[in-house]
Amino acid sequence: MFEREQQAIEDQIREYLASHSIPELDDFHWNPIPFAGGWGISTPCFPLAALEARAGKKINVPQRAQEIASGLAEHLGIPEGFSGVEALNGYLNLFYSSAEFSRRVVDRVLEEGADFGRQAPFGKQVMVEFSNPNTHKAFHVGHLRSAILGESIARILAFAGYDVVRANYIGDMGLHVIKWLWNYQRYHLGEKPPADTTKWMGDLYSEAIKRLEGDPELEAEVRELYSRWDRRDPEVVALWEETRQWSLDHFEKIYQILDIHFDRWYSNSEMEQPGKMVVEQFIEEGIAEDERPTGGPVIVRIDDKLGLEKEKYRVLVVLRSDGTALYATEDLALAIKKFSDYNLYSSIYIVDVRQSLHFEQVFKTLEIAGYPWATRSQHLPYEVVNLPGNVVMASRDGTIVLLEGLIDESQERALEIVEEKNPSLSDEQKEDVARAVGLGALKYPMLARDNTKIVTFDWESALDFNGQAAPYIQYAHVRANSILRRLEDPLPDSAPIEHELDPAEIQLIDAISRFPGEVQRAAAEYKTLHITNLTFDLARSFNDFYKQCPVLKADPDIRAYRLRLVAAARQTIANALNLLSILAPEVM
RNA sequence: GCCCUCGUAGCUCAGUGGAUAGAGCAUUUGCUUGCGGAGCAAAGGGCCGUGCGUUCGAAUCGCACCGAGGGCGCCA
Repeated sequence: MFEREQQAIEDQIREYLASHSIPELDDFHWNPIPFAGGWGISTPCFPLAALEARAGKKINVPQRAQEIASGLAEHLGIPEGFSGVEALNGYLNLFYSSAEFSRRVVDRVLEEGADFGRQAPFGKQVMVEFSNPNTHKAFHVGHLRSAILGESIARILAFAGYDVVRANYIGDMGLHVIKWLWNYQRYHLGEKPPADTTKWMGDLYSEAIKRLEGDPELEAEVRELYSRWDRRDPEVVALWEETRQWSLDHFEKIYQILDIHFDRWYSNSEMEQPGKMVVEQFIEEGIAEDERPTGGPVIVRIDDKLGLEKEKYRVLVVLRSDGTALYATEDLALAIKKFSDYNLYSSIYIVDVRQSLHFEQVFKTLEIAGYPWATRSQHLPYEVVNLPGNVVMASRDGTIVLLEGLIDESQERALEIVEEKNPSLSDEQKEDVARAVGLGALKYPMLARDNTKIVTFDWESALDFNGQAAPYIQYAHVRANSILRRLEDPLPDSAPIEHELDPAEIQLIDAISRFPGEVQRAAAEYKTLHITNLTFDLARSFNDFYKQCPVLKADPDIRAYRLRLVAAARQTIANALNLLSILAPEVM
């Protein structure tokens, strides 16, 4: 947040280096001062000394680094906005003038409000494809990760200034759907979905799998059904449309509960025909090889096309030998469609890590075919959600935790706790709090670990609202709110800070000041983790401050400043939680 | 066989090549006078998988090995 000061210091350092003919460095690699109570920035002088050593001077690097640091400290004096400078262990440390810096941070937060941390739009459109549920299957906890991760990344990118298009690609056709339809038509025809649609649809799917296991005659029926679909047999299409809608209605309900939104819906059924046309075109252009005359599928030998000796991208099957479409067929068409529908700077696919090779193959094939934007399509892989004992959640095996049941359970549990902690709330308030807390507790663990880490779901920790979890952060927000609620007058105006800041105050301001930078970083790396980490830091700093520093009963000047600080903290926590699509309740 | 991840405290995980590797949970122990104790504070607990290298400096980068998981021609 203090780029201007940093820039001024860098200019002065360069000036000093030049006048002492010390070789110059491109990047000063500023870090926060790692000592408790030391609020400021620090840069190591080792790289400068190492450069000299490499140029042939016979020197001891750490010793020379300390010399340079001392020289710099002397040259800089105490720059504008800083309270002190020191050369220590080869580092140059610059301490912020706390009173001035903290006032600036608080003023800026209160001025910008809900926009604190937001970057101005810069005209780059990016599509984020996420969730991608399959119809005719259950919606379980595993699906929550893509949904919530995608929602949060979309919010972060938008906040960081991108023009975001949120896309959902529905898996509404494929072998799994045909198998489901076959089972329904043969054994359940006429049945309507019960109240818990998703469980019933999932059950019918695993039932289909069980019936088909090792029975070639039944498999033949499924293939027959698939070719009827391929001919668009009206009876099959009608059945598909009706049953598909059952799933879609249910998805809509879940997205509404989770506060997840989409701008554009695609489905793989609508990509079948365009996909087949793309494949035809690739065959004509010699990119794909048609092995159907000899009973094989249509393939793209990617490694061969690239002239690679070692196998890397291998072979992509783009059309089945019977001419029906695969996911790859449809993904080729979809990638093309996205860039023709929109003027995209990039196209991001938030899909689990098991499909990494698939996406590399699809994008590489499009690159070979000469689409200039192919390198701007990007797969963002995330690891799966497993059950304890590393048990994979699979619809076909029925080893799943249904999302709806989990949501109900977490809200019931949250409600019990609200009843206990805050019985004076109205029933309606309690319900609202339970919803905010229950959902937050479910979402947080999906966002707070790195994308490459497997999430292990277990009921106990999902319903544990203590410690490093959303309710802790929500509680900090509630406490801030409870102070400000008691304030009858408007918030005091900004004024110079006369009192010596408490370490707890400085820590809190530091956390607030880091928010805009962390938004940038999260957007650049597609990592919600940076936001959850900072948000937790904020909440912890606030709770510590709350304990250490009285606000309402403090001396008037201090009170005025602290009130503003509390308001700034509340605002930043709310902004951060919003990026995580976690609600910031007023009471709880 | 080839490719991709991961390996940090008892457990779950953070950790931009930089100073003394940090949280939460669990364990033990303190905090009633202050705005909400869903909180705060303290203690114990670490060959950062192993080895070699690069570097002034490695949990972080490179190579090899060990261990776990995932992927690899008509599933999605």
